[in-house]
Amino acid sequence: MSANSDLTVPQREAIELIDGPLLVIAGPGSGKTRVITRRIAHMIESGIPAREILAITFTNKAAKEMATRVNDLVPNRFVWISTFHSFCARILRDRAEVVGLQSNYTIFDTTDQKQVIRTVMSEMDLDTVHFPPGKISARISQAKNDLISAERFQEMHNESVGHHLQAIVARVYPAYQKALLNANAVDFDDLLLHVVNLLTENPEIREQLDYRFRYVLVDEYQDTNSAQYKIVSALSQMNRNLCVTGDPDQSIYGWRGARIENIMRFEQEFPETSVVRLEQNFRSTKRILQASDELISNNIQRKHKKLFTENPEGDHVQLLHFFDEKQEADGIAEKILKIKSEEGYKWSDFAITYRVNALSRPLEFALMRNKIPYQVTAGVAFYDRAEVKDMLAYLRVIYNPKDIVAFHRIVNTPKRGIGKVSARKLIAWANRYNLDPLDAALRADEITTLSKRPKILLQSFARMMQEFSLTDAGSIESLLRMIIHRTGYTLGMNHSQSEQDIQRLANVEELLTAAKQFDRASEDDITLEGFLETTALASETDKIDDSAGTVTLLTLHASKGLEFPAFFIVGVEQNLLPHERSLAERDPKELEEERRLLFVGMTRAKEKLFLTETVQREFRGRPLHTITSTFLSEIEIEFKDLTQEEFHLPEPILKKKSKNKDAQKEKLSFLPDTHRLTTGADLLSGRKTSVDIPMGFQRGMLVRHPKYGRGTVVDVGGYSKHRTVTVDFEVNDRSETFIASKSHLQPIGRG
DNA sequence: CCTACTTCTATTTTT
DNA sequence: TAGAAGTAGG
Repeated sequence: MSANSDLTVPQREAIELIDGPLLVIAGPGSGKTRVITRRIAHMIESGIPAREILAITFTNKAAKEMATRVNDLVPNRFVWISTFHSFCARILRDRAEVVGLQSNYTIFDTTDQKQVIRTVMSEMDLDTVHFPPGKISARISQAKNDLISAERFQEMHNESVGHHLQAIVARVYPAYQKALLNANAVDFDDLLLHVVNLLTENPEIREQLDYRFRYVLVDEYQDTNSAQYKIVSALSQMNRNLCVTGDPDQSIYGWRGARIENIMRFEQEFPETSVVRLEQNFRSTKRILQASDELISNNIQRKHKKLFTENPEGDHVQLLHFFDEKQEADGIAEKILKIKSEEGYKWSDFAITYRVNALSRPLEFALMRNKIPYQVTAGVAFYDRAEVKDMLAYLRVIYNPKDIVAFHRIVNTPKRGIGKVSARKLIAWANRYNLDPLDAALRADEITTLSKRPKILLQSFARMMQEFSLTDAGSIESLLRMIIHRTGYTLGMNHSQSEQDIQRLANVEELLTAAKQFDRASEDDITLEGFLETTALASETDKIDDSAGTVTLLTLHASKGLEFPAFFIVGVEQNLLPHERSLAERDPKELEEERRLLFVGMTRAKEKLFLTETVQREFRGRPLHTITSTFLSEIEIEFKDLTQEEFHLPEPILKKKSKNKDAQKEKLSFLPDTHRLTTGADLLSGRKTSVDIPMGFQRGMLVRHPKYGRGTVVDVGGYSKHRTVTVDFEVNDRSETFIASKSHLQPIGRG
């Protein structure tokens, strides 16, 4: 391959220094991903066997992108590129017994976790009202991130008796761990923690893996927590070919246990390390970069870095000053329209970001009113939706019969007359004789505490479950279909008119599609393990779709790693950015993280960057007077007072005061003509294309349905992907409600 | 078992 | 304000 002549000197260094530890401090927009992928390619070309290389990222998206790009450079070599969590999941499968698990363990998500904690707490007679399971599980997770075991935690808090939160946590934590082990399950944190224990307590295993992965790369190293640090370091003892890339100035997950010190201390941990700084920015204009640099210079805890760019000067960074959030939203919408028409920008060139999700609402309404297509990254994650979780719970029980959370979920879903009391009696009995729930259910007639009817019901449930097997079904999809059919799961929903049921049915459909795609992708190696692992570790942020042709709305956190030609940061105000919680803590470190968050945001912008603030903003229902953000005094920014500006709304939609539902719905019908949506199936397959959904339905519109023929739209409800359309058909006065995105309705004119 | 009412709380969320 | 989660009552 030709020399890396298209690269800068430091970039070349970062690619070519393969042996020994290497720290790459990569500023925003410095071509980091490019460097990492080229580096891997270069390693392979220099004769390093691909299987000795391990590359770790934080998100599925990043892993997938890296894998694709490496494959483009050096096709068909197997380099292990994955997230921390799926790497650990894999390692753990092979050595589960070492930590007391079986290899068919299941991964509990946060909902499952809370469920376990709730049960554990009620067994211990602890008050779940005053001590919400969510809070407890957050504390436990925090402890785990810091490598504090249940026993350690107990020792640390054995003085704080009584009913302090810590004392409660100290009691719940060990019981929770025991329950997990009992269910042959792990939570997200355990995935890492078990591997840490595996490596620190078993020198031979550590050596074996250290030897196997002679070259280790870790991306976004500033976001590693203590557990991840331990894992990485354990794999780099004998073979100290560890390359970490990251930027301390972009560490914004401290609240989740990320330890910025990991990257700050890297040079001390590996004294022989080389350090490369990628300081040239290829993304932003000079003015954007300069303002960002000014801001971040106010942080004390950081590694010095001199950002520069050869890009043009560009426009001034602007601070748009509005009266309130409503005017702000309209002003932004108008700005987008103006830039688009005057300077030829595309919808997808724009992003609007904010500190908290709650700020997205007025923005969404303004975009709707102005018929600007947009995508928002919020809402219930696909794999969190009840129907999807139900279906997956069946698979989980089949795969791991000890999965008690999944068992509880399905034992009476759909309703089959097995109430809470019967289930609890069953589990108590099963525990006494050390049986799996289903085996116990099979022998229900031996359970003396149960009366006749529950005995029969439990037995027939257990027998039904025995019928389900992947081998017989042949594929995940047909196994799921079998379950749906045999349990009658969708019976109630099939002919229902209610929006909710239609949505639920659509969710089931979507899961089937996801399963089908998994089956296809796995060819002859379809396993429940694979499917369950993918679904457990899939995340909703993977779905940000840059090819959607829409404006993107997202939190500042979610914007990390992305870039947009025109970028808005909304609500740069004291108590919002910096967030009030960071100020209340009085910890300068917290403030610095907020500053880094703004820095991350600002450096997403390629050409145009706008920050906004208001005079007053509605907060929890009350309009609140705004205070200028301390960060604004730290940067040079052009101030635009728009408080007197009137933004003409395209249509006077809300003339009548809208307390009634109809008016609300009317408001929602001003949606972009088409809206693109990423489905659960896309999410799973990592497919980038998304489905085109006709969204422009309005009351009175004439439509055609392939099955029911011509009809008139009589109602529309919901919005975005939940949008529904009710149609009165001409034949036999039939009326049906559809999910806009799922229906095959075609507009054929105005009524 | 479902629903309607009350009460409480309120970031960010790579997995 | 709005959403969740818990409680009472049918």
